[in-house]
Amino acid sequence: MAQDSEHTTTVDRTSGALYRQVASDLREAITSGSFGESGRLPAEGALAEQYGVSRGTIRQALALLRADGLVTSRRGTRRVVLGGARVQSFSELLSFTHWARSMGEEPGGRLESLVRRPADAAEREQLRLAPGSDVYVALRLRTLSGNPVMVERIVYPPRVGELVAQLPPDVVSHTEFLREHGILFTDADHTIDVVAANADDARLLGCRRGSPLLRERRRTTDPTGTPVEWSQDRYLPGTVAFSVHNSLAASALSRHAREGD
Amino acid sequence: MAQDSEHTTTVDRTSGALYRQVASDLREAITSGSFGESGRLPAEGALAEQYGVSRGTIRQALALLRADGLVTSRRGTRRVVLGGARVQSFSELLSFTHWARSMGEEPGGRLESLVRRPADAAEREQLRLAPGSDVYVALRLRTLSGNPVMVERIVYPPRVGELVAQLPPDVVSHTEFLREHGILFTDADHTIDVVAANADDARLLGCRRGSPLLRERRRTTDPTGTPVEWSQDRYLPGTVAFSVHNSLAASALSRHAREGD
DNA sequence: GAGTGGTCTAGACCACGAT
DNA sequence: TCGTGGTCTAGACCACTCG
Repeated sequence: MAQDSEHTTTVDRTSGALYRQVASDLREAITSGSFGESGRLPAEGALAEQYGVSRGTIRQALALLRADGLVTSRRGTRRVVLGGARVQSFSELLSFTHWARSMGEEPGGRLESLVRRPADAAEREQLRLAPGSDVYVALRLRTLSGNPVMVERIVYPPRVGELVAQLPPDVVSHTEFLREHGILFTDADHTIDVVAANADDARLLGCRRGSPLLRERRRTTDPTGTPVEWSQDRYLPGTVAFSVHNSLAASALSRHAREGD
Repeated sequence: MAQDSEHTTTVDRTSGALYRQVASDLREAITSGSFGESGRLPAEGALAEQYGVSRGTIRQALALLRADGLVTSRRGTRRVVLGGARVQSFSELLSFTHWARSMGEEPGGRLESLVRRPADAAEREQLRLAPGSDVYVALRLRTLSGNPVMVERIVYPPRVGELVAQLPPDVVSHTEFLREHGILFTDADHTIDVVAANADDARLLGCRRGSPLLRERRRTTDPTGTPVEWSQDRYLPGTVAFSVHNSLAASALSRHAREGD
């Protein structure tokens, strides 16, 4: 946090919205342990004056920190820093490659198969395709520093699949390649449960058939709401866990009885 | 959605914030299939006029729907209804009892043990307790319509544990009981992974030792940021799954390499 | 170029928590 | 009672999408 002699705080004006810059600055101040032992933040009005912005902008910034579980907020009292802060960008969440690199691991992958075939009923529904549409189905083994970690099955609509089929073999990151070609990922729905390894899983991951895997199913859409992929990732136990923060204000996680696949 | 002859929409003024009422009304309009095939919502300005509120209030309402993954939003175009809508309240998420009832199942539980003992290092850190503090540890079997579904181990700080120890045996919902006694749950961090059943798990759930369970670890805090419980729930596979929605705008889910327990 | 959502401001009043 | 965050308003300008 940059302080000048007037006790106002300046933020880098060259990138993005003001409230994001303020949020970023506050995030740093929080994680670097400012705000002392009590962890009480200044009042919104004080922050507004300090940053030279309106209270509304400060509130937008604080809403971001709130969503990340960094601070509390309730009427009547100052905001308080929460422990257990966790930070991860959207792209790290969706892209195995980004995620691995952010941990300092070397991501790898091997495309086992990529086929074009008619979509079945479930695929048509998930990807909102018309009857008779084709899909591309990719099966990939993912590795961290050479060790098998995850098997991913991704179903693409034709528009996206055609790009994936042209994907050069040396490109590691699916996601980035697609983004560069105009396929945008903006929203994702995830479902997490446990499943038994099938023959393919066992062969690729080097585990026994029937042994448990952590499964993440994900449907990703672009800004218009059009599905761009439907994926099913199966992780070896002990390699990965998923974390969620939620609060009374905004809850994104849900628990539900398991239905059919 | 209630319409009068002036084409304005009225909402119930008797409960809660205006923007929540608008959000609730829009949520209903969306799920009941208004907005036609295209799924395009009216412009913010039009909604503001329709509801007789300012655009800011409409934006607050839409932010809620956005967080739930019900609608998209981007500059330049109307908002669009997303498929795959999922709704669950915070209390349903934290309380096994509420969750079960919302599905039409009959929740049950059996307290296996409740002990007070000195906290170990991990417990002190999770609950932010001073050295030498005690904790209460509850072990419970949870059932749906009589069938074992989940084993929960909850560690409480003394203040909360003393209440739990007084909990009448006929009270089904932990969470509600605590809320009525002034213990508020407002923020929660969840971690989801797979673990092998130990001897206790196997005995209570009726599965084999070493068989896989879906584990949810959760730390819940009150509005001041003080931890009020640290729980570890283990579900039989096939009984439950966890869902998360996230978007470029606000992401609460994270994936991380598994660390020590 | 017209329409849209994104951002920002300045001010107001209220509900709640602490003292 | 006083300070706090929660809510709401009215208006402004901008960045982006689309025909």
